[in-house]
Amino acid sequence: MSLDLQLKQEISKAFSSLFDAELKVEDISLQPTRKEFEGSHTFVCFPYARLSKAKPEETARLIGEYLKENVEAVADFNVVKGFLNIVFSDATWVQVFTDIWKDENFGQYSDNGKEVMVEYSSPNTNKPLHLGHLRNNFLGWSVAEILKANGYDVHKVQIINDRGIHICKSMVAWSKFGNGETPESTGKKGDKLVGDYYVKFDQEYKKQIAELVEGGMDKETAEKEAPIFKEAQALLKKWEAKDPETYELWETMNGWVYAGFDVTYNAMGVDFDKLYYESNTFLLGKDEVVKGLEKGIFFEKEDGSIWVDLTEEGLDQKLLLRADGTSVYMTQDIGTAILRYRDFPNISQQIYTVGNEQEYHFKVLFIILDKLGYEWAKECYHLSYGMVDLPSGKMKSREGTVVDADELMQEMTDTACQHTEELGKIEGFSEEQAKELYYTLGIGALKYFLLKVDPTKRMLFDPNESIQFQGNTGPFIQYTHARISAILRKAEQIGVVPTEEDLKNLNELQASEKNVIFLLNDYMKKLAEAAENYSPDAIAQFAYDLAKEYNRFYQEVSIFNEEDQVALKFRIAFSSVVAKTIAKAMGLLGIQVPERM
RNA sequence: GGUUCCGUAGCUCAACUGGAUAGAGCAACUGCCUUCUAAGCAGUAGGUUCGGGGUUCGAGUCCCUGCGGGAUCACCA
Repeated sequence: MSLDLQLKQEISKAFSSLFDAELKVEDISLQPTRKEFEGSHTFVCFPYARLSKAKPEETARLIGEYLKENVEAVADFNVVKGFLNIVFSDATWVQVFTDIWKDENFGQYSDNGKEVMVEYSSPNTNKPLHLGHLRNNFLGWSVAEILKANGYDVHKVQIINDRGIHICKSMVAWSKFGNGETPESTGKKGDKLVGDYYVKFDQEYKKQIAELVEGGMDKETAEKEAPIFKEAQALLKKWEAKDPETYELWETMNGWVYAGFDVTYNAMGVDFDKLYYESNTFLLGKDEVVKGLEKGIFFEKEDGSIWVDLTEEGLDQKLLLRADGTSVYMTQDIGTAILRYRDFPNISQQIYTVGNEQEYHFKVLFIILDKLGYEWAKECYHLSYGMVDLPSGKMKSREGTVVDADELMQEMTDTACQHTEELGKIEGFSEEQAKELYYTLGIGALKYFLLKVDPTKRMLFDPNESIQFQGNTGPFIQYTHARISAILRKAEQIGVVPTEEDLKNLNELQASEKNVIFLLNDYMKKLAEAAENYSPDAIAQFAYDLAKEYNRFYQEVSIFNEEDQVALKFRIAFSSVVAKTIAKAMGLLGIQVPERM
C-alpha cells in the first residue's frame, strides 16, 4: 500500500476515534511539506474544524498525537497554525525505497484495457516543418508515451494534408517557373524545394494583385481574379476530377516532400503507427456531408454550396462543401474521424494535437460529428497548445520569419558540440560516439525547452539567445544521469552488489536521501497527473526536481568513502534507481540520457 | 464588435487545481575542484502576482470591473 494512502486511512481513523466524525479517505488531501518545516507530508486542518469541533490548531495537534501514538511509521509531527506536518521514520523511508527498488514495473501502470488514438504533426505538404511543428510533434509524441505508461493502448497517427489548394499553389508555381527542377538536380531537400515554390507562388500572386489594383480593380476582387490564383483553383478541380497529368505532378511533388519529411522526423525521433492521407479521406467526408444534407442536418445555398447551421449552438454557419463541389478542411476532417473509428472500433478517445488557433474548427467538427449521430464524438478531444512566438512576434512562413526545424536541430547539435569541446569532455570518445552525444544533448536541450512549458500556454523562443545547457535544462538532467552512470560503473568494477538484506540493516538516512525517496515515491502520482492533464511539463518538472535533489545528495554525501558498508551499498542501489527513473521520465519526453558526457 | 485564452523577479518559466513567508533557471554578485564528472553545489540580491472591488478561516488561483496582449469569428489549412 502506498504511503499516502496509508496515512490517509490513519487520519480517517483518527477522526472517528477522536471526534466521532466521519472523514472519508477520498476526501483527504495531503500536500508536500514546505522546505522550511520538518516533515514530508502536510495535512491542512482548516477545512475540518467543523468536523472536529475544535480549532484547526487544536485539531492538528490531536491528530498528530494520535498518529504518533498509533502509527508505527510516524516518528514525529509538528503543528504550525492549522498545518499538521508529519515526519515519517527513517525505517519507513528505507521501506518505501526498497519497494520501489524491487518493483520491476516501477514507472509503468498495468494495462487498463483502454485504447486511445493520438494525432499529432499533420503537416501540409507544401512547405517544410518549422519550430511550431517541433512543439506539436514533441508534445503529441510525449503525450502518447505518457498514456502508454499509464496503461493505455495507444495508436499514434497523423493526417497528412496532401491535397487542397495549398499544394496546388506549389504545383502551379513549379510548373510555371520550375524549369524541371528536382531535389536531385538542385541537391535540395524535397520539402524545401516544394516550399520554395509555395513562396514563389505567393510572390507572383501578390504582384498580380498589385497590377490589377493599379488597373482600377478593388483589392478583394483582385484577390479572386488574379490569373495565377485562378490557375491554382482550376488545378484543384482537375485534381478532384483525377486528371492524370495533374495527378502525376501531384504525386511527384508530394513524393519529394515525404522524402524530406522522413529525414526531419527521423532527426526529431518521432514515429507513427499509422498514417492517414487527406486524399484518402476527403471523399468519405464528402459522402457524409451529402448524407447529412439528405437527412436535413445540413442545408444547401442557392449556389449549390453546402453548409451547417450552428446558430443554435451559439456559433455561425459553416461551409462544408464549395459550390464547385470541391471539399474544404472540414470536409476531410469529418471523413478522417469516421475512417479512424472504422479502423479502430475499440478506441475510447481520439486526441487531436493541434494549435489553439484551431479551437473553433474542432469545436465545430465535434458538434458536426455529434449531429451526424456518432456517439464517440463526445469523447473527441482537442489537445490545444499555444503558439511558439519569436521576439518579433508570430512566425509567418510566407514572410520568411519561420525557424526551420532541420536548421534548428542542426544548430542545437552544433552548440552541444561547442559546449562539450569547451569543457574538454570528449576524452576517450570515438568520433562516432562524440557525434552521437552531441545529437543526444542538442536534441535533448531542444525537446526539454519545448516540453517543460505548460502546453496550453504560448511560449517565446529567441533565436539569438541560444537554448541553455545549464540550470533547468535537458542537459542538466542528462548530466546527472551520466554522473550516476560513472558511479555505477565504479561500483560494478569494485564488486559492490547491494541486496535486500543490506537494506534491511540500514536504519539511518541523510536528509537529502529522504528528499530523493520522497520524489521517487511521488513519481507514479505525477505520471497519472501528466496523463490526466496531457502535460509532459509535469514529467519534465519531476525529472528536474529529481536531478536537482540528487545533485544535492551527490555534493553532500560521499559514496565510496563511506565506511559503513550497508550505507555504501544502499547508496549504490539508491543511485541506480534514480538513474533509471530519470531515464524513464526523460524517455517519456523523447529524450535520451547518456552514460557519459 | 462577439467568443475565448492570457498578464507572476530585468528575462524565460513554476506554484500539487483555494493553503503556510509566491518558487526555479538565466543574467548580477560571493564562496566551493589534491576527494565518486564544477554541464555541479551552497549563498546574496531581485515581487504591491497588471489596477480596483468582492466571495472566506485563507486568493496568484474563484466572481465582477477597468487596462494591456494573443487567438478566433474565411468558399486558407
